[in-house]
Amino acid sequence: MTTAHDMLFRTLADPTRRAIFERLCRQGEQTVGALTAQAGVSQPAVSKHLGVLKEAGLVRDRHEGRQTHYSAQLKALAPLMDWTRDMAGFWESRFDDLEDLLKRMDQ
Amino acid sequence: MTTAHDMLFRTLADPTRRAIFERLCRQGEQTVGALTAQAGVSQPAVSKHLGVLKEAGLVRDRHEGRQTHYSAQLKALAPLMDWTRDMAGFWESRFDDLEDLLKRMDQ
DNA sequence: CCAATCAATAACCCGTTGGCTATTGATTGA
DNA sequence: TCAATCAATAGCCAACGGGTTATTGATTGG
Repeated sequence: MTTAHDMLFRTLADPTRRAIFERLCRQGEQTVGALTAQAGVSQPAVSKHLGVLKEAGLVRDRHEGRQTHYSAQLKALAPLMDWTRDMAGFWESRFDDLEDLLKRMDQ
Repeated sequence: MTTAHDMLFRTLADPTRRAIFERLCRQGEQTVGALTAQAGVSQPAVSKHLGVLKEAGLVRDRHEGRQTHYSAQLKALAPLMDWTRDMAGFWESRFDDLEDLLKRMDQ
């Protein structure tokens, strides 16, 4: 079973790829050329990363003449936030249980 | 430059390892043996994953006799939450469908 | 004290991944 | 029309990561 989290975590795990995504979040829509100029890797490498990001639903592409514009799709981050919140929730509920238990034991 | 996010994303990217962490969040402290029984991989594999999780600060270990107990360290998730929040924040001026996301974050 | 149990380490294998260069295809401008 | 530009694809390679079995080191129980 491959969950949505798998995709997201795996996609964002690579620093170069995550930097590209961060840049799209910070600065909005960018062409492949603009992204390549800053990425520190070759254009094909950037294109490959963009392909992975797109596959994960983290970016959209828009073709205009011979250039392609990419932009971040923030809603794809929702499962990530949900997961993090869930983990925190589980942890807190256990903590509450423990407090509960200790209170009872005090009596 | 290897940031804290790098560690976290890379560590949580593997499904087996993430499942181990999730179990520790849900059920609290567990021995290596207990984790191995559920993990679907060998004990050395589990130990290796626990080592990576520990390195990332996501778990603590406690030795008791010949067994080792591991527990989740929720604090380590903070940078992940911050990062996600930041990405959402950068986005705020642009977006289309941010509302869902903000609802989740408010909770 | 010896056998058994528990977890970590060692040594190895193999698939995946991220990088590269070269090329192709499409679009533009002169 | 033809050269130049932009991005994607192809093909290759080296490094890394997650898995395995075998072993070691500690601790416990009989």
